[in-house]
Amino acid sequence: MPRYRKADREQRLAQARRKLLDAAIAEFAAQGYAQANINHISRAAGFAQGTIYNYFPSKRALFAAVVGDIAARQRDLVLQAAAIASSPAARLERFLAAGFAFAQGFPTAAQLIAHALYGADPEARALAEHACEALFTYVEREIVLAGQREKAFRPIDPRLAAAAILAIYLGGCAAHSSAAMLRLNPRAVAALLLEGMREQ
Amino acid sequence: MPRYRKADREQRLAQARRKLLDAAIAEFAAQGYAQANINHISRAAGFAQGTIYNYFPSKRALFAAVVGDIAARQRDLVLQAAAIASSPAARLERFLAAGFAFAQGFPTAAQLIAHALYGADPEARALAEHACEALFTYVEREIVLAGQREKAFRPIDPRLAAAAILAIYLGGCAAHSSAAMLRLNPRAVAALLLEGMREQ
Amino acid sequence: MPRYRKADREQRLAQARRKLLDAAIAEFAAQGYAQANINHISRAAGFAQGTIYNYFPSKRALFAAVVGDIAARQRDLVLQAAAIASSPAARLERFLAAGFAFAQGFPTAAQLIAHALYGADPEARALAEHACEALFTYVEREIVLAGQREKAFRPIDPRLAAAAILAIYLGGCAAHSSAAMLRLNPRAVAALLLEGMREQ
Amino acid sequence: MPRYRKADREQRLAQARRKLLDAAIAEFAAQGYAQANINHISRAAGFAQGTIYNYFPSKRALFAAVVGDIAARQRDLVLQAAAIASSPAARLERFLAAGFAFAQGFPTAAQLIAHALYGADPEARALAEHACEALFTYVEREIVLAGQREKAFRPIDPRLAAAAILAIYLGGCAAHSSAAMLRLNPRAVAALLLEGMREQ
DNA sequence: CATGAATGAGGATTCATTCAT
DNA sequence: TATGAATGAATCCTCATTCAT
Repeated sequence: MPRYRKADREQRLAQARRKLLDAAIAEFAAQGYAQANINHISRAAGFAQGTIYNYFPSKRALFAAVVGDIAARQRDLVLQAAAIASSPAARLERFLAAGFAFAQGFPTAAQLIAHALYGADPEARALAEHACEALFTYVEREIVLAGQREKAFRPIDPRLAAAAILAIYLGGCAAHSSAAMLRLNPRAVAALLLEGMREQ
Repeated sequence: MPRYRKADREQRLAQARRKLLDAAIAEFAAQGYAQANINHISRAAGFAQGTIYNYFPSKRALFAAVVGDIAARQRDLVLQAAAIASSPAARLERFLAAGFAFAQGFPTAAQLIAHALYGADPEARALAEHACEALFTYVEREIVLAGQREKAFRPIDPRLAAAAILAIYLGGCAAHSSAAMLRLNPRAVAALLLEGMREQ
Repeated sequence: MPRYRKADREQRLAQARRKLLDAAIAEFAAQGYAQANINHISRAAGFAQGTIYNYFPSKRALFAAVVGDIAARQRDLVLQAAAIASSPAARLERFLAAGFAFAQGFPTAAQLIAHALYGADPEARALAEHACEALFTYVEREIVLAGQREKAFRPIDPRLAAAAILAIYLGGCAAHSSAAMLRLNPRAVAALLLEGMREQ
Repeated sequence: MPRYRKADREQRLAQARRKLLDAAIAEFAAQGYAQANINHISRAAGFAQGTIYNYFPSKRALFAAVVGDIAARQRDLVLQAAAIASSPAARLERFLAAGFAFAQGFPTAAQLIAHALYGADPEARALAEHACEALFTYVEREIVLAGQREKAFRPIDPRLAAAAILAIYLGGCAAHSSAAMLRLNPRAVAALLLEGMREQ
């Protein structure tokens, strides 16, 4: 059997897995974990009912894969976007802009992260928090502490500042993925965080 | 039947309703809407399986009542706490402090609000958002706009500022109700929002 | 509420449980544990699909209850029948006669014991063996050892003799519950065990 | 295609069939018919999932082949062992010894025969009974009737004696294949059947 | 013949809801 | 009003079997 055949097969499998993941993202975002229907997911991906079990051993495992997949995509996107900027203040703005853009571009994905982060499922929360830790660490080190090192920022508690930034980031993501909520302008939010509300 | 009997009866009913609501808060917070078990709730409140249906016509309606109840309690608590302060800046700090204290004092209630706000259930979301609107309006008018009117705050877009404050507020509430997350010091958060991170 | 109402209710529940057990005996005997269908059992007992779960928490538990029920009935019947006889030899005959009669009167029950005893399910086997232990002990003490004490029987290893008697008993039960196999005459079997095959 | 190629091929096929049968014996003995997994069997035999269907048309047919295979092996072994002895009494002892040894040497095989004989599957039972018939006939003719012809045994009903002997044989086999049950000494069992329990 | 992905019927279990008492 | 047994739709998961490669 020639080698390209094997590569073909692996590609088809990867495509099937991708289709299932995408269908699962949509279903989990729309219904939540508990209400999501595995059979619907499998059929929405273009397969028969049981086929999804050839790719994921259980609903839980599928959900974990989905959350991990999304979290990784978001993290990569956001961190890459932020890394381009040279100053901590610019990184903050780009960080927020990339996050809000992700939430607007993949509203279902953003909803899912919010579900996982604030839902009742401890495993889902752990997965989502793990994903957010990378963002938290980045904000703390490459934005807050970096700014303080350059004497551009005041010596505020960096963990607190990072937590506040992340809270706005996540709140903004949730807002952007929901039709009803206010869209936040990343530039204005960054300005607020940098300069504060108080008249000087 | 004499009138005082009727009052008695109404009081008993109100007490029963309260017990059911409290049991429901605990169950919904611990399990999420979909995994929560109505029969467990009824029994946890000290009644038999079906009794809850004498007070709430369906699981949905019970959840709505629970969310509405909690949201109202939180709103009243927070707004009362904030109203005491005389300056907008002080109100901001008290607002955050009362919210974080609520989340710490009633972690299940705070969790439930997060579930409702970020969960998959549109009805629950609507209820929670409605409750948050009151907070949003208060922040916008009595904190941001009031500060701007006094020339204490800069003329930032008040809706954006209110949204950012609320995002930090909600993020902080979620964090305070979860064991794993960072607790935010309301005074420090208020300072950050007022003064910003930038060295002046 | 008057007391007899409660007794009524308990009786109805016991009747329902009995109907479910009987339906389960029939189904398990006919299909084996793994092939038996819980929903069929519930409906065969005159209830809806899920009703059986108000009485037994799982298929396993139902099976255990069924095996325990049958084993106890068989044990009581057989031991009572044997106890009437005054001599060890007579007890042996009555023991076998009662066992074979039980197998003929309740062929499904006898089949079920055989399934449990020789099937692949370790839990079922443990239950059935536990039930057989009472029979084994009885045969060993009240038949073999009693006969040896009276100098009526030879000093054979009593455990071996009891095991052999039980093997014939169980083999006979299985044979009696199956249409295809030879029916054993308990008197003749007892004579064989007492006198042996050898010409003296 | 030259002839020796064909022989090669047939040998390979026979080997594959053998491997599949062996894996099936282990799985069926361990799990029972209904719980056994055909795909596991195929993989345990060193093949891919579907390959087993090139050798056996269905799970049923595989099970039938397995039962037939084992029953034939046991029958041949036992009958050969018994045939060496010259007297009926010696044949009885050798018959039991060979059976118990088979059960100890191939506990999975012995378990499987018990499953088949006492399980819910009529087809399996028929196969197993067919195999036992050969044993039954042998015991009846070459042990019981032969002993009676030689005037060594009493004129007991030969079918009853054979059935009793077979019951002890099968009970002993099941006991030997199960860790929990009493091991029977074939010499002592033979003595019991020949001399009886009664003091003379 | 071998492979293993795909199929989809089947079955244990849960639980919101009803209703007779 | 309170009770709790009964209901049955819904859903996760298994696995014998097929078939394109």
